[in-house]
Amino acid sequence: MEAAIVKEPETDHPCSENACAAGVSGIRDAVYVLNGKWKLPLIFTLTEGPKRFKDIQRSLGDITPKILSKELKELELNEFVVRTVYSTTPVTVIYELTPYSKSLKQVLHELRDWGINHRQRIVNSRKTKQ
Amino acid sequence: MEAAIVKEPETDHPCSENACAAGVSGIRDAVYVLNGKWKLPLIFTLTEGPKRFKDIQRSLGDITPKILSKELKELELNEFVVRTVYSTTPVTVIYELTPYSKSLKQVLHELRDWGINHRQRIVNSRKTKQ
DNA sequence: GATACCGGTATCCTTTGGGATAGTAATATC
DNA sequence: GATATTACTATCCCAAAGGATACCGGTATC
Repeated sequence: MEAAIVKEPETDHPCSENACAAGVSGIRDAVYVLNGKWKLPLIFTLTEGPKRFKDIQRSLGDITPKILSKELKELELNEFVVRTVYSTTPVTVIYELTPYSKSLKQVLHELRDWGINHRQRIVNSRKTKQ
Repeated sequence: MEAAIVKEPETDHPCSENACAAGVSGIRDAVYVLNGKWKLPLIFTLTEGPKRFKDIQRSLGDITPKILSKELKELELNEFVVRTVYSTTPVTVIYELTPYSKSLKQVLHELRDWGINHRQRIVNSRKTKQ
């Protein structure tokens, strides 16, 4: 993982509709920072409040520590998450969302609802098929 | 790509908060079907109306035909996209969104806005750093 | 006859994502 | 003294994602 936080701006693709390119690259930019299997679930679970490493691991179900560690570092780099160490014994490490990542609230909300609904749709369609 | 359209339901992780697990797996389910670099941009570009293979390729900027073909097939399987062949000479192939995929409208809308905003934020922060 | 367009395939390759497993120091608990 | 917990890191490995390049048949255009 390099220090690069955003990829370079898209080469402007010639596009007949003006709004088109802007819309597509908006989506692409979002997908670029929120890529992978874990970032959105991870951010979502932190919307419930600050959590410790192990707690996050439990919330997410089956993420390995290596992956979780990597994801958290990327989210720190991109200023979604802040990591704080408390000198208790043993040390306590707290991860919490930055104010900026609150801007993802609507996205997460919509995505969660859609996901829940989508699963239900599949379950129903399986039932009617039998 | 097998016929599997959804992964099996999450093993229920024991989770103190009730809403927690549901929220996280909602997100995970959504991410599971919308994974990768291209699916969301692809669906988004089709919200502008039905398009031909080459047109989609142009809208997306730099996707190779192999990848585009694969993504379209997956979206067909998951009932987001319908492919129609017209017997013109040469044949015309039209891809368009299903009514179901219209349910992604809010998600796409939020994500696009967020992405546009996020890029602007980065650009600004680069300026102030110089 | 050469070139270009359309809707893809085929082949090859590199990168990454992500999982499995083990181990670490420091402390607390039985 | 053995075991558990926390917050990780290290090592190894595999599969999937995705890109580069070339090519195909059919048609239209120059």
